[in-house]
Amino acid sequence: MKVTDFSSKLIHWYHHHHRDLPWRHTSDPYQIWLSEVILQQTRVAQGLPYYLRFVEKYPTVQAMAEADEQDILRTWQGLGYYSRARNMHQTARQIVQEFNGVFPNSYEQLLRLKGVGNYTAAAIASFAFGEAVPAVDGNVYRVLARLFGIKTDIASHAAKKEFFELAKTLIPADNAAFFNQAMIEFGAIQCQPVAPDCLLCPFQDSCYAFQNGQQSVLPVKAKKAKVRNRFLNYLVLEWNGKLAMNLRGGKDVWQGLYDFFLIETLQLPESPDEFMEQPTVHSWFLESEIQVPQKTYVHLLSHQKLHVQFWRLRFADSANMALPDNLSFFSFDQVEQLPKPILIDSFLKEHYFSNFISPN
DNA sequence: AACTCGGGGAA
DNA sequence: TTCCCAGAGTT
Repeated sequence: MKVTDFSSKLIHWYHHHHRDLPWRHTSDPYQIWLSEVILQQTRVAQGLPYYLRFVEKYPTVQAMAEADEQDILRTWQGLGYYSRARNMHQTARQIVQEFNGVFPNSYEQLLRLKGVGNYTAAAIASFAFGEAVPAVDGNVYRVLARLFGIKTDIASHAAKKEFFELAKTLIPADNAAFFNQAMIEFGAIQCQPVAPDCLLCPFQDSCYAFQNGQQSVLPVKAKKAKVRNRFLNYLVLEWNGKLAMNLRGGKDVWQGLYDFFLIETLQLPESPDEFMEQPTVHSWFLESEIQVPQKTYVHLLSHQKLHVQFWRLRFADSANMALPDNLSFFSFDQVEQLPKPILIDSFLKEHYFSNFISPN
């Protein structure tokens, strides 16, 4: 099939089948960037409400730049991959301060922004500025691998260049935005990972995977490593109607979010005796009213399986509480406003913020 | 090149 | 359970 036939067939398909999504009604690079960052490794259905919330709270890059990182993270709460939010905020400030609030308008310039990689730079460059650079995401990998029978492991470094170069030969210079949108949309709703809709596919005749029955084999993707088990023991310190919250830093998960005082162990602890090596913890257990864990929460991350228990320690109002670094007391109202991992948020809702539902 | 970083939906 | 989602940054 000729290249021009391919792109015109694809764009024809797009005009008939595409979804109506809010970020497709704007040419504002800020809103397009916002949508692309939210959608990184995130399904449209999951990201959509977040996009609407962000556009409403932060309608311009200036508005986002003026916001506190804590508010950005709180609005992002539940989307995961929180470095996306931190990088996004940092980039908003950079655009206001260094670029006078004007978005970079080329692929090369966009690539310099934190949190903007090859895919996102190409998406913004084509959607907002019409630049003919292919936006190659997971959908596009899949479509190209199947259509052209490419067996390179799409997780490999080599695949990135190979698929990008192939897409470059296909993208029409005068219709780049539609081409990119169409490739992504085609992968998302027609050439799906499982059970692609081949019987109604316009590329049936020329698709390598369909002709050879390889839809379930392509694209080739190396298996990911096994997840690591971790055992987290949280001490929930309650005092004077407040909770001690810990601001997470370092290189671990949930950077910039709040949890509780944490003791990580190599296995699920038999008894709290294992925590008593720390003098502070020892004294806490002596001085408080303790509610032992009722259950073990299992929380799955992409590379970790967390086994989590919560120990609730209630102290007398008159107790003299000295907290370690990064730990401070917050009222329940304040706690509700803090950005927190979903795990922590769920625990809080279950034990502290559970609303009484009236029978009426 | 391999690892790390969340949470959720679908089969 | 397993897969993977409009990927990017770090080592």
